[in-house]
Amino acid sequence: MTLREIAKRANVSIATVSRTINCVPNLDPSLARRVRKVIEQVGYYPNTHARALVSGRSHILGVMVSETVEPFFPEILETFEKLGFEHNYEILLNSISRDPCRMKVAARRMIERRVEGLAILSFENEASLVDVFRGQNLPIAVLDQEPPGPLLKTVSIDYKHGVRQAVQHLAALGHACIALITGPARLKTAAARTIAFQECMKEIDLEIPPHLLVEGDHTLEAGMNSLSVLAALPDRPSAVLCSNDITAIGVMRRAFELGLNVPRDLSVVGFDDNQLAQFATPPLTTVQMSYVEIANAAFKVLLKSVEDRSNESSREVSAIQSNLVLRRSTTLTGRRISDCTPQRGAARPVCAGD
Amino acid sequence: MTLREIAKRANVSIATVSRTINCVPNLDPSLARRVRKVIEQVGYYPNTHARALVSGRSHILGVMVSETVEPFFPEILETFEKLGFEHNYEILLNSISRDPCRMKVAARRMIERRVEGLAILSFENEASLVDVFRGQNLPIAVLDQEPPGPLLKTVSIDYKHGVRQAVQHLAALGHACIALITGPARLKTAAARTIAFQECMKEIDLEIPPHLLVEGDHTLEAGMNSLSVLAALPDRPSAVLCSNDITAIGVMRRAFELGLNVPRDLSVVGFDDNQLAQFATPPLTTVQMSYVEIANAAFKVLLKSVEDRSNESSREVSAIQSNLVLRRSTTLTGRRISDCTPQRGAARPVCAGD
DNA sequence: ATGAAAGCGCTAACAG
DNA sequence: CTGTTAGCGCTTTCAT
Repeated sequence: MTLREIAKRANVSIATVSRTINCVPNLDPSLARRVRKVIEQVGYYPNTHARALVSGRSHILGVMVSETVEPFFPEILETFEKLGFEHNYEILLNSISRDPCRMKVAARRMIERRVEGLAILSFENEASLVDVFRGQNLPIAVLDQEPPGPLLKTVSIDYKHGVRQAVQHLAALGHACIALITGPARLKTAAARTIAFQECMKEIDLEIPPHLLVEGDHTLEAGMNSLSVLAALPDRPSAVLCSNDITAIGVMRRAFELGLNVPRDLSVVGFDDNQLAQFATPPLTTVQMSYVEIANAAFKVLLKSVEDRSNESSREVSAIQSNLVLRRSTTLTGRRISDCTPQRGAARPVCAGD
Repeated sequence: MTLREIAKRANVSIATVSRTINCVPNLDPSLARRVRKVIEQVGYYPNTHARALVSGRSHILGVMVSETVEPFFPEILETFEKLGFEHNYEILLNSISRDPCRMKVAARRMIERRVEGLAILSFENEASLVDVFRGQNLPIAVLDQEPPGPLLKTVSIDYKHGVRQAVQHLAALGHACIALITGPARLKTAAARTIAFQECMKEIDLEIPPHLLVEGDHTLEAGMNSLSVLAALPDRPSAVLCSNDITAIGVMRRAFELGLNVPRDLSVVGFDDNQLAQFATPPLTTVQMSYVEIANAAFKVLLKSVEDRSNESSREVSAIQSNLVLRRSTTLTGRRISDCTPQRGAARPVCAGD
């Protein structure tokens, strides 16, 4: 069933049918009605490929998601799908793989489908991926990265906002000896969290002895092992901030095994607020980073870039906040502050500027 | 950059370029090499829309996922994406919504993109959705549903296999008084689980007093509330099978609140084996249904239907097994069997045929 | 306001 | 083995 066929049956030209479908103004209403009736009757669906071919617009947006953000796949995808639906775009999805060859093919396929824009949702450095799309004149949206060109937009995340809340929350509960279990160093996001932690501790004049900063890798095992070493310390911390929720769950599990009660003997704070957090025992206090918001921002920035091709020069940056969500894995420390590390000064409830 | 342009630069006809791209045999290797070099140099990407238009094949598969299967979104999607990639198909995703109007639009858009096949991944009855695609001559794959036509393929799930393992596992641990918290009745999958439970209990001659069969709705709250009523019973069950993992987590949470130790005082078995199960405390014994396998089967059956348009008459049915995965939420009952319900006979370790 | 006609970039006869 | 050509289904001038 084609335009031509509809035109024949409605006894008009194919141009008229096309105009009817595209709701072009200045159409004889009676003709339009006739056409619409035929379309309805015969169950005609315009061919997107033909439209894309002649109009040069595919109405497709590409999304590449790295494994790093895997736990948030659903949120991200649903957001893109929903927004795409609302704005009449189709979403083409691809996972970012470590295999450069596979990546090349994936990129090639996106280009062949003539995606009009691309969101790269990853916390690693995907410069090589971005490179593949060079010369395609494609708007791209990425996470946490300086925008080097007019076609590269960034969604940046304010880790410090949530980390500050976490640190000050713990400090207010009497914790002075706060450990951090980091994520793998190659992740931009993990590095940023560590720095935010250090800065926020400094803001309230709390020290971080080097051995309280232990490197993890965002796995359950890392959380468990890290707690083992922390628990064995002479100046065992009374609170632990973890670079993600899985790590925090690992900490809680090992704490349980060690006979440590969370939160009574140890306060634990996670990061991400993934689904596990609320179902953990006890439910995990964690720094939430809304992936829905991130995906939202990425889509918006991308859409804008796609639609206003004129406005290409504006260096769009969209910022997302992180926030502490309080649950049951933190409480007042049982120990006096002085039991722990010598203080350089009293904790001030300050919120120094960034 | 188009075929024509490449042809001009390589000083050959566009047909030769097309043949090179499509790896048609019987091509002068030197010409082919020349063409490939130009393509490489200028960074040419064939236009999928033009190809689809002329070939009549879009190489796109549609997937519709209902909220019901939401926790397994990632598995399902990754599987489809991976298989699609391997077989050179693009995946177009849509969530199934309760809004019929939105659904119409979603279906329309899939048809307009000329998807070559459609997988409907839902445990509810999506007959109305299937109807929209009637007359499109589209191969469709669905879950747990009788195939009414040659274009409708089914992936069916053997719930009983895993439920039997669960029931007999509990029986072997000395539990005779086993409760079931069901899911919402409108879900085909929940109903099937309930029936499987009843049949498997009967197989080993165990009774299910009506009050031990409590209706839930697959939420945490349902699990918590259901346990409250079960715990208040004079003949409180020593084991509970839940229609999904969230419910089981709810049961464990309420058990904890009630001072009941899982598994010592109460054995709990879930269903699904979603990510929560392994991270629960204690890690949850559950009947696993691999959504990866389901998605795999759905894709395969769909692909086959798409590729062999000849073989349309075969009523393809693909069956997936469920299986018990043992973790730490079940153990020997502390109570004697006779403390509970009067037995009609000794439990036989039988595995009666279906 | 409507129609005729020229392509969009590609594949697949068909001819040579 | 290669080139020429006729469309695939649609949008969009350009006439009318």
